[in-house]
Amino acid sequence: MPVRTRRKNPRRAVATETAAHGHRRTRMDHAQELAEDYVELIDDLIQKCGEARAVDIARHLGVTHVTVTKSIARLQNEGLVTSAPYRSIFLTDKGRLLARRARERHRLVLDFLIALGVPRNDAEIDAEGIEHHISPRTLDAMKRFLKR
Amino acid sequence: MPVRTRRKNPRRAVATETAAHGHRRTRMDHAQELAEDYVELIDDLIQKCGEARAVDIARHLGVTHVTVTKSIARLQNEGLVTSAPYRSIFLTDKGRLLARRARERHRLVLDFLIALGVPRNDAEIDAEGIEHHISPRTLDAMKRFLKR
DNA sequence: AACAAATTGTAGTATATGCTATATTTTAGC
DNA sequence: GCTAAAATATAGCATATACTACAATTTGTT
Ligand SMILES: [Mn+2]
Ligand SMILES: [Mn+2]
Ligand SMILES: [Mn+2]
Ligand SMILES: [Mn+2]
Repeated sequence: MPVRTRRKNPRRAVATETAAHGHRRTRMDHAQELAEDYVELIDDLIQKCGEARAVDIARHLGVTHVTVTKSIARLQNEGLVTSAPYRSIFLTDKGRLLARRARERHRLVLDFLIALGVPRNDAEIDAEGIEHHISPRTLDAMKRFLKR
Repeated sequence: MPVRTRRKNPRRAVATETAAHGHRRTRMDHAQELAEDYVELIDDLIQKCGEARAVDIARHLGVTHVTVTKSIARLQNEGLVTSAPYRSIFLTDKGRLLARRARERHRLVLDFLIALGVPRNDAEIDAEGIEHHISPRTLDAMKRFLKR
């Protein structure tokens, strides 16, 4: 067990505001990323299957249908999707827009990782998490790398 | 409003298990990332200030000290830190190990983004989120890029 | 049309992370 | 040593995301 010394000299606040920035941004990214994954997947399902059903979303995300139902309710409140009881899920214009932007960024991140030399399987898994923390500046840098 | 058609032909389950993989991994990463950020910061504070106090952690992360207290309780349950009432926070051996690994990875991701041409400010913010979704394979690829 | 299977809804629960407001304790300055 | 400020603790609350268990509805097949 470590010795517990009492503090003696209150050090002046080390530059914290800048550090807090990054963490705040990450927390905001996380609040947004479920929405991005959902609308991207819903858009995919509609194109591939003709419609997006809760059960398919659940299987794709690896969660139960109950979790999907609750999340969809949140997305509906935010104006990203529409849904009616016992019916499949649709994207609003706003949702479709977010889906397209999310997919583009996702694809670019994936292509970038592969171009960097990451094995496809690992690249796919990592991209699923990384994609939500990419600022426009970093996206630009990845684009430049792909064009090199 | 979109037309709500009833489903006609239940499509066979599109390959879902592989897709679910990435999402499951991302959720696991998120469960781990608060721990990583905390122990890394605590290690920093101990080195720079001699000790890690809840109020400093709070300022660095941009949350209230109450949030820090609760999170520290969780980390203590997981054996990463020790704490006593009205005393500063210490890392266990396990916590120190995680902190060192997290910092190394964090630094590498940051260096990589900068080398890629991302402005330092954006790189610092993005790295804070990205670092937690980097598999060993991707880390290797980044190392190779830095050595190129 | 009736039945079984699939799908969706609902109730109740759990955990993690965040907050404000207030009480307590420690620290620092006099 | 007192006292005020700083730090920490505690109570109460809110939200997001996840689950199991069970009820209701829809769909596909006989
Ligand atoms: Mn994703
Ligand atoms: Mn870090
Ligand atoms: Mn981080
Ligand atoms: Mn993340």
